[in-house]
Amino acid sequence: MSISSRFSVGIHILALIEINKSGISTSEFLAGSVNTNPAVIRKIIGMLKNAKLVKVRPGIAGAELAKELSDITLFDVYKAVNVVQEKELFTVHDNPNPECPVGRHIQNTIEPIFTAAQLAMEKVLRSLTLEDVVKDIATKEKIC
Amino acid sequence: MSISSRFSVGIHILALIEINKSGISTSEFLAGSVNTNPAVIRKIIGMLKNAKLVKVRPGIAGAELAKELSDITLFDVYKAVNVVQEKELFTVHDNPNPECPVGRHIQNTIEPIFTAAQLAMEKVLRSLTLEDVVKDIATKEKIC
DNA sequence: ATTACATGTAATCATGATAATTACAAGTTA
DNA sequence: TAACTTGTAATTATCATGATTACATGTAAT
Repeated sequence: MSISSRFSVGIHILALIEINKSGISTSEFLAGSVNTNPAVIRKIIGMLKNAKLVKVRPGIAGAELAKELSDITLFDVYKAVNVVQEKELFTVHDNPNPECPVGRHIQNTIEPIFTAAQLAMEKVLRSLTLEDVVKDIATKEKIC
Repeated sequence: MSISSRFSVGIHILALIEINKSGISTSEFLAGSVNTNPAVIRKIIGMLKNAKLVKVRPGIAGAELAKELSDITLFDVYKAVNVVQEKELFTVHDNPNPECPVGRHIQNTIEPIFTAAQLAMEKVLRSLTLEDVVKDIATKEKIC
């Protein structure tokens, strides 16, 4: 299993909107960079819009960031594109046998552990912003 | 997306083998506690065996732990049941456009971030052993 | 107002993973 | 030999993903 690429595509989209801020970032333009279908981009942009990370309007070409780059964490993007639900990174099997000591308690024992692991992962995402991403891209671009 | 329940089932199996150590833990017995099909249990036990966490032999009823409880971390189980590959918790979209500054660098920029997030999650799993799980179950059992 | 073009969104499709189930070969013990 | 177990493959239903097509809706320029 793997977390949907909607997350990496969401980051790509936002970074490109920023880098292309002097131009107009249509879904077709963004799709050309991501290398996918414009409808896929519009779907993801719709999610970013619901999360108030981006401004887009029907009929008007182009998407813009709704916040400062440094105010958008990767966790914000992650939540926006809905790739992992709260406490559901891991699946705990359901209906274990309540007649058995292990079956009776396994869910309650495991759940906080899985939640802690998920939160540790998400903490890393909270610690980074799109500004970090864009700066890194800019650095790599200079070197090349 | 969610990580396969093979992981929680694997933990369940190992904990139950320990708690039932005076008895014989056949795949049918374990399946009764997990509440699934014995063939599912045998599949997972096969993975735990490959990882040398468990001893089982064809034709001979029952599985036994191959290590001390405190020597089996949840990370060991997680790797054994193969639920997430190294560096592949997240998916990075492929074939971004190399003609675009963002498309050109996004993969190299994102990859270490995703890896760091995954490692943070896995660090939590490394910090806990089956002994912790079994002790927690025992405590809960006393309270009830 | 008509034309051209953009976004929003639903429907369809192929693909791949999961988990349950069935079936049976092969090993073990009484 | 009979009864039982593990090992494993094949089949199935279900679900998420991502690509694609289609079209309604919205905007702007002429």
